[in-house]
Amino acid sequence: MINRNEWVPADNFFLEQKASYSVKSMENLLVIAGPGTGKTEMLAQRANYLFETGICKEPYNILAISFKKDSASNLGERVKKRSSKSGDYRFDSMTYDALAKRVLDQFRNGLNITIRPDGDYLVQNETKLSEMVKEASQSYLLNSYCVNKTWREFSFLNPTINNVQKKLGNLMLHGTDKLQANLSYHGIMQLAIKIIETNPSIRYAFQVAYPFVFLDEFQDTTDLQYKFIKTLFLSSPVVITAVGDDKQRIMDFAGARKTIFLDFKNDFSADELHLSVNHRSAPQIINLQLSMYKSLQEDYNEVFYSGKWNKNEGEISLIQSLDDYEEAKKVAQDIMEKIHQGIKPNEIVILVKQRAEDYAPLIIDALKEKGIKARIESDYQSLIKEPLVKIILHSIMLSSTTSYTEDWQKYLSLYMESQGISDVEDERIIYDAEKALNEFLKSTSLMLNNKTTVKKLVQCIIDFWTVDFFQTTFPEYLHGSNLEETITSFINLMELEYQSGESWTEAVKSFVGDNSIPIMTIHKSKGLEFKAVYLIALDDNAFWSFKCNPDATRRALFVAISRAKQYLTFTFSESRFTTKHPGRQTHVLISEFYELIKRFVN
DNA sequence: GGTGCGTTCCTTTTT
DNA sequence: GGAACGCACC
Repeated sequence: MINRNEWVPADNFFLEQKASYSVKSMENLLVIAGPGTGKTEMLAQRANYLFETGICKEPYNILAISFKKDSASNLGERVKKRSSKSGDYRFDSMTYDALAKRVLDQFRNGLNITIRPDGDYLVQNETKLSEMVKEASQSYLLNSYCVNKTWREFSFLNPTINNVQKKLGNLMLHGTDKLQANLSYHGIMQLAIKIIETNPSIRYAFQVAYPFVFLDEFQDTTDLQYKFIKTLFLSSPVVITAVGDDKQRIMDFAGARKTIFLDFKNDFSADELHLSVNHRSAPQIINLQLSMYKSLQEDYNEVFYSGKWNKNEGEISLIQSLDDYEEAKKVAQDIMEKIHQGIKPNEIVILVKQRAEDYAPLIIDALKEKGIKARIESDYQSLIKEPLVKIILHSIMLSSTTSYTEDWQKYLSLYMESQGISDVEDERIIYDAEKALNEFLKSTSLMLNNKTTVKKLVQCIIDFWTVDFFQTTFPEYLHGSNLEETITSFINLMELEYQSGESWTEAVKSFVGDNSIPIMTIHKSKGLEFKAVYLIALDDNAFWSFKCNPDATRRALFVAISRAKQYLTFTFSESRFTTKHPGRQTHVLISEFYELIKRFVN
């Protein structure tokens, strides 16, 4: 155990003074972490500090709550990397919904019998929820919009006001002979809140188990999530570190609570503190960000450049064109030059405000002519995250190598789990499992060398692991046609990669995106960083929301520009081809944005 | 089946 | 702001 005065950041990481203060704070804190200020690192170092100094000693834990599975596992990984004693950390990193579900599943009996759901409820099965709404309203005349709205807005917390809602509530909790109980994510969190509200001992148990809580991307917290946090931890000794940036609050439309920072400071008597070293962007890009502060109503403007940049580094440009065809050509040319300078395709991003599929085709074609791959990233990302796909990709990669890597270890322990032999110490059983797995990989390897089809290969891998294994380990594959759909869309996309690639290893690398330029919406790029950012269509059509919600739209622009490390390119085209009108629509460059960038454009 | 008018959506995650 | 859809009317 280290004395708290002698603790130094893990891996000799440099922490700015205020980051260091946040790491060691014993009070509730709101850490405003602007783009690139290293919030994940700060939280990981804080976890290290609390563990290493014994401030958070056994059996106490740290709870980190994120919105997305991605962020939750990234933070968990970073903490693991920063902790010296591997394995000896008590860091629970999970999403809001995972936490709520855990509360509900573990303490379901703490609910009054009238609102206690069946144990085997489905999680937001939308088709079946729609059937429930129809059943409850005894009408098949509702349109799908009304049906969706009804179950989405149903609340277990507010008293039911009419018979249809009463009936729907009961259907969700208990189902019928034909329909299984079925709760929305919203509903699960409401029931979790009810459990904590009505059972002080459960609330107390959480507070004791987790004396330290981290809240990630705090600016996006919804009313319900905040209520959940308050129910669990308000007026308790638990020390909460909330990290976020109001300038990057771009989820208002999805219900992010606008006053969250103020509310947290008041409710939890939290101090506010700003991280001010931007480790990501070159000075010129940071200067552009700073020039937006006034319009973002940000008073605090102390931002320091990272020492790795010279003062003049960072390039901002505007590509203007007469039509979108010319624009695509110019963008492709510019990207090709960047690639020739040695920038890798996956260090470049093409951003659009909304509807990537409307803007992508011309640019994809123009890049293709130059031999550069680009793709709408979300089509692939949802698939890459599927556990089934991960296992298939691992099977292919491990068949092509013979080294006993960390990946192989993970693959092996998953296999042992699938055989129901996860916690054995008998060396022989482990040896047998290794042998079986190696034989399987050998046979797969033979298939790969014999130029098998993707379909046959996938079938073979699934047969080995068995459908039953996938369905028991990952319950999302149990219902509907999730498993079938995942397999089909994987085969389709993977076939494209295999046809154009030279080897299976290359095809897998391409599939996970190592060789192509991602195209995505600004919202999807939140939290990511790229060496070069191309923001397509700085016009009043793409940014139509500027007229009805200028603040949120300014923040979206801010998120977009703050993804860039070194190169930032905007495009504007006077006309764009639309499917319906063979004539061309003219568009106007948003003048406020143009005024903002023109001082920085070379 | 064309047209004209009104309405809705666009930007998202979660076991 | 405009694409896409449903609906009434011819």
